[in-house]
Amino acid sequence: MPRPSTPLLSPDRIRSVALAIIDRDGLDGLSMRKLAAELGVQAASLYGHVRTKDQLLNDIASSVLSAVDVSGFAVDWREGLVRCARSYRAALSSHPNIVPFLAYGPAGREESLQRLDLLHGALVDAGWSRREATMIAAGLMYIVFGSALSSFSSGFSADPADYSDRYPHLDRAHLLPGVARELDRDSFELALAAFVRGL
Amino acid sequence: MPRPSTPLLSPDRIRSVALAIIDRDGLDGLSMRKLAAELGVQAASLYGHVRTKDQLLNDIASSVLSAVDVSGFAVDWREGLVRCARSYRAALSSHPNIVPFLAYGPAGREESLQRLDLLHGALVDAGWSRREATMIAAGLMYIVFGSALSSFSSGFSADPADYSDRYPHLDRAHLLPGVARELDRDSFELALAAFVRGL
DNA sequence: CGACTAACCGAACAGTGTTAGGTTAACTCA
DNA sequence: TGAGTTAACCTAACACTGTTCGGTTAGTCG
Repeated sequence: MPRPSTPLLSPDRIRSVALAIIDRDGLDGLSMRKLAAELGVQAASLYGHVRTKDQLLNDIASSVLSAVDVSGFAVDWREGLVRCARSYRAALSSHPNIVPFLAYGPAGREESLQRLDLLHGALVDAGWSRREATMIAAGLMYIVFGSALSSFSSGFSADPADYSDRYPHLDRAHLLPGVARELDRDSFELALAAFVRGL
Repeated sequence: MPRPSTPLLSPDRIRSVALAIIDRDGLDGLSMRKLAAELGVQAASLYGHVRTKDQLLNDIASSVLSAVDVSGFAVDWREGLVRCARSYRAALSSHPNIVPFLAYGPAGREESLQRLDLLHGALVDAGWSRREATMIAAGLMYIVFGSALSSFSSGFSADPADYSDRYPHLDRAHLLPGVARELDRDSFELALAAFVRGL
């Protein structure tokens, strides 16, 4: 069909449907043709609104990460670190399937750098050296990204019953879906608390 | 050509050439046709020795991770954690291009689980509860995997000069390749030390 | 009313992982 | 030694992928 009376596509709509597909079918489950089909359109039409698939994924990633909260540094640098890490993790774990994409880097996304810059500045203001500030910020990111992708709930997708025989120390109870998610959160909190306390 | 006098292919040779390609051209740079070509063979021939590309990548990942050292727990659980984390990171950063693949999970690789089980057992023997042991092990993995993929050296691949104007706090010097790698290591050591100390 | 542009489509290109079926050398065993 | 089987490779194809080119038409502006 030719040009429709009201446009079917917009960058926002494309991004949101694409994110929904990623959430539902995983990162590999997103193809331009499938995305187009779900928008009621042919694949080629997308390229009038989106430069490339990679760019689309970058935009989606940026929008997901825009929920990160760096306001806590007004209170205290420890509070700032904790709050930033928590909101970062929350953002990632609400769309876990896009995390593998972030792993590809470059992490040089505009907004990520702005946040990093802000975090860095706050640490320097609190008395850390520039170098220390960089390392602390990096360490925080390690815990956030690490927890987002090497999580138990996504890691042990197979049947828990298979495990307990071969790995005596791994308690079967740890691998039940509900428990695993809670364990993920608690592990993150423990790592975060230990890290901040150990500084 | 038909069956050659001496076989051209073996799982070991395939894995090693595939890993070399990944190291050289990145994870996306590995295709079955390219791998076959580099082995002097057609793509279809690989499937006599390898079940699927994903399986091949899993095998490669396992072999990379087989260098992880869990012997330190004989000394002391803190020493065990540190040594395990260091060797884990060393293994990953000697083949950084395969790390994004690990991000896809499931982390349920045989040898990973064996190591995790061993680590878990050692922590329990040292007096931690099963639950705590699981969370500590998870936290350690967070730092290891986080440092392997959200690293500075791979993250800021673009021209450092672009950054310093827009992000006043991010020191340009941090982004020079040599400095970045050292900074990665130091950040990892700081995070690891802070985490273990904070437990 | 005419020109122009914006928005979509059909078809194609080069590339991907993977499979089916064919060919022939090497091995096994009488 | 000779027949039969198997192992190791091949060619060709399938169903995908991201992306581009050239068309077709509805809406908009002068």
